[in-house]
Amino acid sequence: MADSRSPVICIVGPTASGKTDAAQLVAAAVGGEVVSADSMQIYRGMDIGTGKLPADERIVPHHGFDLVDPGEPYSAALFQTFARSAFRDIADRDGRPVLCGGTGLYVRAAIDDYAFPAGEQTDNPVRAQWTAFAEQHGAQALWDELERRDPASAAVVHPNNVRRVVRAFELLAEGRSYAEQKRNLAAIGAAVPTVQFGLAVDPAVLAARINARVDAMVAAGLVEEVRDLMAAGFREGITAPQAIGYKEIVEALEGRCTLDEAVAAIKQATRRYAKRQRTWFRRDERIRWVDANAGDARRVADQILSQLSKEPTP
RNA sequence: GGUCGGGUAGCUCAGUUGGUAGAGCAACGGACUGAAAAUCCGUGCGUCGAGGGUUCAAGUCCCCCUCCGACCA
Repeated sequence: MADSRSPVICIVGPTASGKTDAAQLVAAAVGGEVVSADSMQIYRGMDIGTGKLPADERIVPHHGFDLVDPGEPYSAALFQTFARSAFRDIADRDGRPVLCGGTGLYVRAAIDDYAFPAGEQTDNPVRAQWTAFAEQHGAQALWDELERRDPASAAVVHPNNVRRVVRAFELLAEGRSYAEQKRNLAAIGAAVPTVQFGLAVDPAVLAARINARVDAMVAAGLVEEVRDLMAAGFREGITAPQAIGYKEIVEALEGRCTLDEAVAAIKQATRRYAKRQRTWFRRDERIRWVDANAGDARRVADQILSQLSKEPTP
């Protein structure tokens, strides 16, 4: 059985690469439990569109699903706390954590030494203030203001990237500097011992798989799921309504496009998302890439397991 | 058969009074520490439907052919 010092097995990759199935097969084989690192699967009620593994298909315990309601704010820092304690709990049970996710930031927050100093995180008045400023005076004016107060940070953020300029203001309000944080980024190492695997799928193959998956989601009742969420005030949320597969269906349900157009938009947005994920994970040299083109979860899991068996166990 | 529109980047289209073409979207590449399925940055030689003509010079004018659409027969 795995002892508590065994490294966390980490499985990453773009959407539709087959992480979910492979991860639980690996977990089952090593006596482990899956921890999902996915910024949208944390929301209750968002099941079909986020590709959440249905409860009756789970063969090992899963964590990281349904942590909050769609209206509630969340953050990478909260996920870090959650993931670290999940790792600990699983190890205490003599299990082995299998972190599985496509949200790069959440994965890194979970396993790397990202420091999120204590303080207000989600319901941030500073964020609200500067976001309003940007809306009123424009992105350039916001950036100019940052340049006046923290030129070093302004220098490393593009004026159009309002989101990040605002973040620099937030840090400034806490007496920290975005520039300095960015400078130290490269030096950040692991906080949790891990073995990382990435599922590699050729873009063309992945695109076909994405298309099929989106059609399957619609067939499985995605539209009804969105309708239910809307009735429950889903649109009041900050992050949840931005989820791919949800925002497009909302457009259709509110009559701004047809369902067919919405479905096409979902496929396209998913493809673009997969590309961003590829870019994110590609540069992490710790990741060992596994060929997942065949779409055979068993085989992917076996490849991972065989590599794991070569790992020196402490 | 006739008249009028239109055939320009993968798609939708701009292209002033002729000076060898440019936007949006897509695609591709990249960034990313508290919203990250978010946010942002970078990359545009394409037989300007085919052929001929006028001109120093034609996507842009003329002729002819062809394809698509609308209307008239």
